[in-house]
Amino acid sequence: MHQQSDNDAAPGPISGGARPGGRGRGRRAGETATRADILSAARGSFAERGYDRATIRGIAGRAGVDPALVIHYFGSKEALFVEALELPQRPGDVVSGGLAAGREHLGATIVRAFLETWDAPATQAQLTAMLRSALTNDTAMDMVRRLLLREVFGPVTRALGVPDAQLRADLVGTQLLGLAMLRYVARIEPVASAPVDRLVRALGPTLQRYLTEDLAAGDDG
Amino acid sequence: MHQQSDNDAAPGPISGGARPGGRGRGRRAGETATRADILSAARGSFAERGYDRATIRGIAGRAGVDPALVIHYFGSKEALFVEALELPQRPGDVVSGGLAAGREHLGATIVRAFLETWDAPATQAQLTAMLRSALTNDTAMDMVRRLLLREVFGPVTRALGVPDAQLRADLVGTQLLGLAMLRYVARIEPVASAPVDRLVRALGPTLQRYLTEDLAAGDDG
DNA sequence: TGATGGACTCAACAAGCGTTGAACACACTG
DNA sequence: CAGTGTGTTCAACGCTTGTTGAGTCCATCA
Repeated sequence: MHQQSDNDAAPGPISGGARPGGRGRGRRAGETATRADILSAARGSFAERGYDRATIRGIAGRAGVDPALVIHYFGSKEALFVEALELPQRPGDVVSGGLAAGREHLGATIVRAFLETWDAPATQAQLTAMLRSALTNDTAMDMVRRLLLREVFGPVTRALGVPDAQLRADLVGTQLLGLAMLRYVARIEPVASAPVDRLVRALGPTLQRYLTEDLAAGDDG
Repeated sequence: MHQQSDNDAAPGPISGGARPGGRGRGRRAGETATRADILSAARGSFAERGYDRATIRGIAGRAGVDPALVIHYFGSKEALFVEALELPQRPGDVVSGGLAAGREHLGATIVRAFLETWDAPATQAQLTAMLRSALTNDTAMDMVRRLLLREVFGPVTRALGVPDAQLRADLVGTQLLGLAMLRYVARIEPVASAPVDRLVRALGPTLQRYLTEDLAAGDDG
């Protein structure tokens, strides 16, 4: 259940990284699975219920642990939330990869990368938690903003030479965000279960147009 | 501030519509503005903070009233939420009107109607409240689902003769939902301040394609 | 063995929540 | 005038929340 050994990332309990008293004499900082269990339980709770409705007690119960231990390890609910939602994905991959693959398939490549990233269960839990919490929690909203900026807006505006790159990036953001909401959070059919290929064919040209084609040529109503 | 006289809709305090004891002898059911003030304050609070973070005490304070009075009028927080978010708009207008305007301008017409509905401040508060609460509150999520069904999915699937009408409706839903999230809730620039005409030209062709063109013809990545 | 200190639990705190029931204020009827 | 019912407030209840501090358990090391 615990993803991998986090020997350099996890500072152990609240006291922090470098042990102050030399190599202490007591019990070794036992490589317990508990901390990772709590993180996993937190991701599940935040994804299912959002930040406000997820409780420390609920997370602790899910991990089979006392609520106080959660605070002991992470300091506060907010800090737990931040740590639980740290993304394993390197930034810029989705869109940057798409840009490198050639401009004529840019839209389709972005949609495919986006969907394949989200369809992985571990990532899906983190991003669902982020989205579900974003609308009532400022920290989560900032996370989404930064994620969009890093993953979509930044690479797009950097790569495109056009002057209205920011609006184009925003348009891509609306389409991808709406897709994520319906498919992963609200789980509305048939888009929730549609195969990736079908969505790539449906949404790819949309993003392609937002990024590379003329946006002023639409017909008016 | 109070929109209009609600002589037939407002049943007065909690006892309900028809007075049991004939035309009662006591104080007349004074046409107080308070009830409408509370509703307005509730819409504001729900829109800004979402269902969970909005409190009865906060709404009462905003309306200059005791918290108990809120419960006295509406019975519970949940019931207040439901009543505060009842939409004044007749159902089916947005998409049905677009369908009636001719199929070749369908996409642009829908986007325009959608934006003009939301840009009205009163409606915007209600829909923002609904969206902001939808991800953590089941009632709000049902509202959004029913609204999408009534306003988008239903008319579209009824009007289009194509077999994959449901997926097409979903795709329209993703684009409009994402647009609403970025423009009205997250308020990300430049899409938050873009003029309606510009968005109509940018998004109209997308919806047009989702509704009437061939979706299998997209290029693959 | 005995000391150490980290893993972990227990019981409780203070704050905030939705909600309640009794009460006061007042406009109206008879 | 007395009586009545509505508008409104007050003070409190019961509950849940995040968080705290003291304390227990036990693997490790001198």
